[in-house]
Amino acid sequence: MAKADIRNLIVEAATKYFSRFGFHKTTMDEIARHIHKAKGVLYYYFKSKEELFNEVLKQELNHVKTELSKITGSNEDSLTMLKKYLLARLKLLSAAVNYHETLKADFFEKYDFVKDVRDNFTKFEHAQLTHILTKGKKEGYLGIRNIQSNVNITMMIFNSVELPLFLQNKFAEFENTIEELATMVINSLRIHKKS
Amino acid sequence: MAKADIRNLIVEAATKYFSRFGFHKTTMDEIARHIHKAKGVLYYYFKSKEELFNEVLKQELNHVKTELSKITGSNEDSLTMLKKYLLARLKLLSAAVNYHETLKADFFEKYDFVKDVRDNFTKFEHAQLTHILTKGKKEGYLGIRNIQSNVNITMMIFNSVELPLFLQNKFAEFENTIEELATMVINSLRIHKKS
DNA sequence: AAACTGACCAATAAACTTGTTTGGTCAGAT
DNA sequence: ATCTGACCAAACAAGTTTATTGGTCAGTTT
Repeated sequence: MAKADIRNLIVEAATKYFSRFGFHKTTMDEIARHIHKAKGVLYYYFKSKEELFNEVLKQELNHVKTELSKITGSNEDSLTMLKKYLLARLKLLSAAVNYHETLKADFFEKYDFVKDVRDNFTKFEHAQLTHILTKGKKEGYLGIRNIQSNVNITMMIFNSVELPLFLQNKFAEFENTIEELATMVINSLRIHKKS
Repeated sequence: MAKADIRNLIVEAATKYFSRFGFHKTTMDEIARHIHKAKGVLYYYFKSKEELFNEVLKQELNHVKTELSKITGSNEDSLTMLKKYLLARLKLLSAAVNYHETLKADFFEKYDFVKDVRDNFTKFEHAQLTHILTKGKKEGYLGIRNIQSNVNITMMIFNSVELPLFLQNKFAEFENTIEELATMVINSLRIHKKS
């Protein structure tokens, strides 16, 4: 079996356990047992438990990035694209349970070691939104003066909404409102009449 | 000394301690000592520690309500009123430390006993925003189809933003963005051109 | 040499024990 | 009617012991 295969097997098993039990309640031994290997082998492929979790988180977010890139890479008009992006984003992230754990942990503990992966995702999103808004300005749908400013505020809103949505489990409560939220964000960026 | 006076004295002292140390780290005995009475007398005026905290929280939110009512009761135009309301709301709530504690507690513990006071505030806000948006529609500034729906989404956004703002202490980080957030909310409600 | 094992250790966490604090009560004082 | 302070059960904090787990490594297998 090739080296990369074993590595993938480990990440696959780790994903299962981290997703179900979280970082702290998952032990390296049970991940190893799941692939019928001794614990030590995990340390042959990964420097530490944290590095392994990092890899799991990275793949989880890579999946989100891939899906979102399909939307921003399509040839929809900017308004449709923005709406699809925002709705897809929430749906994809609501399934990213390890990402949630780091979000939640941010509140009381420190998961410093995942900072890089999360920063990477933030940068990715910033680029995607910048692309959509620039496109919208060019197409004349969006009345934007300062693109960066609008990107930041949009990201702030969506990051804020994540907390009650994913951590307080208010997803069900807010589900009907999500679509309206997306509409509202779009409206706020559209060209509007002078008062 | 009249009965109400002693009660007020208790609430006043309780506010001091709860604000400084929070619910759990404040003892009934220190509140009593602060007003030179025996602990037992607190239970003559209040059924329990929880009820006393409830009273403190209620007064704290009453202050917020009073200030916000001044804004909604003024004769500003709806756009100005909405912006002032949103900015004042954040400023007032950022000073309401006992309210924060219950917000934060919602995350890991249960402060069920403050549910009524918080529900009351939610209802109040709902009424205020309904008033402003109705006014805006009448004045022709706001292009609103379904007022209730827009009220809900506005409240969702502001409730969501409270968490990172007050609990993760990102107030400083976001301070410059708050004004833009308010502007964005207003823009999203304004009449916009058809695409 | 590369991949893997499993006994081993230090460190953390869980379980238990003990001592202290505190919310709440109440019989009686003012 | 208002207030006191001793009292108690329950919750909490501190300290101690036991169990678990992340990580290492000398040695084995492929």
